[in-house]
Amino acid sequence: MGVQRRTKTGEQILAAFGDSNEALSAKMLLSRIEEGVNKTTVYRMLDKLEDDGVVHSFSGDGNVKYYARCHSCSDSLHLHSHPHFQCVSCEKVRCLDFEVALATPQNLKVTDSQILLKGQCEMCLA
Amino acid sequence: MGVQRRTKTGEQILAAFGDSNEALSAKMLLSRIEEGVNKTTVYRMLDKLEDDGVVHSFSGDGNVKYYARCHSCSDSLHLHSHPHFQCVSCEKVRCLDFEVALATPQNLKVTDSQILLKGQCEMCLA
DNA sequence: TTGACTAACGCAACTTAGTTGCATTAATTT
DNA sequence: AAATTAATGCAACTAAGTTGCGTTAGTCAA
Repeated sequence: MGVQRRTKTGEQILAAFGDSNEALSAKMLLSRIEEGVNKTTVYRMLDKLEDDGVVHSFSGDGNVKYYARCHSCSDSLHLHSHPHFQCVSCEKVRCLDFEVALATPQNLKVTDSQILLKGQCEMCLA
Repeated sequence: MGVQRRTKTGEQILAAFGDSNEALSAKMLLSRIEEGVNKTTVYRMLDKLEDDGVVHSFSGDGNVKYYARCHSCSDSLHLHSHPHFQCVSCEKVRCLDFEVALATPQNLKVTDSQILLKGQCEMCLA
């Protein structure tokens, strides 16, 4: 079940994401939320937001789960076939705003896909 | 630094992979190795094999690291732009034997990519 | 073949991400 | 304002992976 009530934690998490396409880990979120919110609460709220399709998640470097706002997906259809990019220098992770059409192999039924690109972002290259 | 000596652990790990394109987690490897090999030893050997380009790794479901033999890459060039597939029913993970050409976004320097597809494999669909 | 060198090993203790149970707090509804 | 229960905080836990250190065992040279 998703979010039922409007709470401080939910608002702070959404405020931390803002309108950007940046992806954040639970740890990064916790450090961005000024007031003392428990990590359990953050994990649970993220689960609910994901249930509601407000955020999506994927596995980044070091087997850490990252969360980002859903921008490109409609309410009914959640296709997260856009790549995610992680900068090895500044460690920032974000959604790239183009879709990738992957050939689905015969004999397999693909229901989900994750694409993670690693390298250096424009800030760190400059 | 990679593997320096020929040891029982190294041989057992490579034997566990065999010639297949199946990807295994450290936990799965430990259960496949009959004789008592310590998990630390397995993790360290996998690191060395990866250094040598004998295996490659990627993040699978549940933020668990999976390892697989390198088949498609040459000694000098390690491009792991083939997708990995994880079956949500039988949990098996494997390398798919085709390469994916990803458009590299401008302003970014991409040095590594990981593609994970999830769904049902041919065995579980039948 | 033996001895020296050190890579590889086993063990225990640790770190970090994420989860669970339970009692308490606070958002919503009547 | 009272009742209901979603959301929270805390502590304790799990699971993946790492680190330090003393021991074992490949490898190589004498």
